[in-house]
Amino acid sequence: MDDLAIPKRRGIQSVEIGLGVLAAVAACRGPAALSTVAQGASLSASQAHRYLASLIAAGMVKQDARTGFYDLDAGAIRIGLAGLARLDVFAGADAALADYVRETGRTCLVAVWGDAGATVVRWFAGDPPVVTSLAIGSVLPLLQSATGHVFYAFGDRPYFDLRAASERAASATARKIDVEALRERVRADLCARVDGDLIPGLRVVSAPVFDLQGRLSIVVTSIATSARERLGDAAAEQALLSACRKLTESLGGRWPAKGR
Amino acid sequence: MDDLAIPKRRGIQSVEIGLGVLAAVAACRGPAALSTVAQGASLSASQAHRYLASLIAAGMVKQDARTGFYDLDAGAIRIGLAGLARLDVFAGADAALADYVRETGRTCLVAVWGDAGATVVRWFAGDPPVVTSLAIGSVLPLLQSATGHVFYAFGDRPYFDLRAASERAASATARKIDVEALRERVRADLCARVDGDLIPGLRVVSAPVFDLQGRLSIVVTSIATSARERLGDAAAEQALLSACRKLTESLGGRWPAKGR
DNA sequence: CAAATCAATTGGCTATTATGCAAAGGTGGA
DNA sequence: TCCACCTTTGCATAATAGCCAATTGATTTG
Repeated sequence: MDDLAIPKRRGIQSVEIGLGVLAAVAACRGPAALSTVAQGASLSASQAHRYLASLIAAGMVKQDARTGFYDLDAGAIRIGLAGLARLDVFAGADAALADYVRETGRTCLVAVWGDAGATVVRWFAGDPPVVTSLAIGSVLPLLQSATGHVFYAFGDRPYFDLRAASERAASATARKIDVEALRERVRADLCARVDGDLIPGLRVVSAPVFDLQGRLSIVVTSIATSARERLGDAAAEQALLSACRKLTESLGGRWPAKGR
Repeated sequence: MDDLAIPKRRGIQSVEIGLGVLAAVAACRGPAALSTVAQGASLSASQAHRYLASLIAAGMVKQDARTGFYDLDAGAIRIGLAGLARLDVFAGADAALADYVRETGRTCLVAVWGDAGATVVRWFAGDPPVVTSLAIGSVLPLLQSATGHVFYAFGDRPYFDLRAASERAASATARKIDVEALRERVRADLCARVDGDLIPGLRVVSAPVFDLQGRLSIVVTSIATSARERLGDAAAEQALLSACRKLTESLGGRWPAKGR
């Protein structure tokens, strides 16, 4: 064990290495072999194995009995959700969206941006419950979902252009999209609409919530089924924008002027 | 440092302690003082301080410069979102139910709620294969199948009451069912049983799997033929409940207390 | 069918590191 | 200003993580 740098507060280095291993597991797309994790954490296989044994014991990582591959376990999710719940946005969003659903009868969901993409972290079931394959933890595409469009339009330009490029490389449908026009339109409307593109028969509107630094914080998406809802699409969209605006303002953020 | 002489896989104990500290931080409502965290992790203040220093260095925890209080940082959320994005009920269900079938020899199936009703989406053939008209894509009735009963008992009340009403309108048999008692019984038992109601000669048990918002996610149903199985009905029911509980927990959800 | 190859896991010795105590450094209250 | 409490830091010592090599296990090749 060597120490090269001293300018640090004294800690427990095993913990830092262990969290490095955890991060290496998280950085893999899915279940990963020991050697992959070891390489990702810059450790020998035997070392990584010891660390993984403890991560498993702590419930942060699990190992598939059949393949021997390692992957994140529920403990990691618990910690992450606990962290999310402390963001001010969520305290406000839970209340505001419960109201929105009660008034409009529409199902809505909250997504945040994670390494994997736009990740659904909350789901508020509307009156006629929406039937979809979407659930908490689902990752939505950047260019083929209203939620993704909002992230793209209001997110950090260079980063999201990169992500968009890789999605375009993988999908012929995504290649047909004029991302520049998309960006302009969403920024002008302060919301994104998608009609049955991702999931046939569902009409969807997404709107942004900004934090007090003016950066995109969460994206709220409202889903309409083909059945009649209490409010028409236009009214529901206005209600959604109004809810997101109030949320933004309650966080100390400024709501952008419409039509820019 | 003491070892309790438990034959455990050798790991890095500092990592386990460190994750205990992280869990202690997560367990606090919000920002917490060193002494609070130390107590939560059963450590001395100086020990906890060392561990927290490393958690901070790893970006999992942050310390408010003014108050000195500790709280979860973005790294925790990052890892959690990575875990969330990998949540896949079906992947987990496939593994858990393959085990269940191997142990009990019983055929089982997985159903989700679709527009048409409870829809079979997975089928695991048991040792004496069950001969029935059921197949993937089959839709099960709400009031005349164990699977349907679980959806009714744990699903969204107003919506399923509507569906139940229309089924009662169409079926004389369904009209005879006391849905209120049904709901209570299923919720108390955490499972539903049906003996030969839908398909004569088949004994069936269904149990719910919940997602991390506590909502019904999928329903797993185990089918016993009249032939002897390796396990008796009671044991198989316990095994099914246990499998569903594990599945629920692997999704980050909490299993309801029995007998409510 | 046997041998070989590769990855995952485990055992043992040594130097490094975590531990526990106690004292120093800060902060807020009386 | 002094006191009290909580947090942070030094230091000696014993426990622990690191490294290397051996074992196990699974999969492929001759």
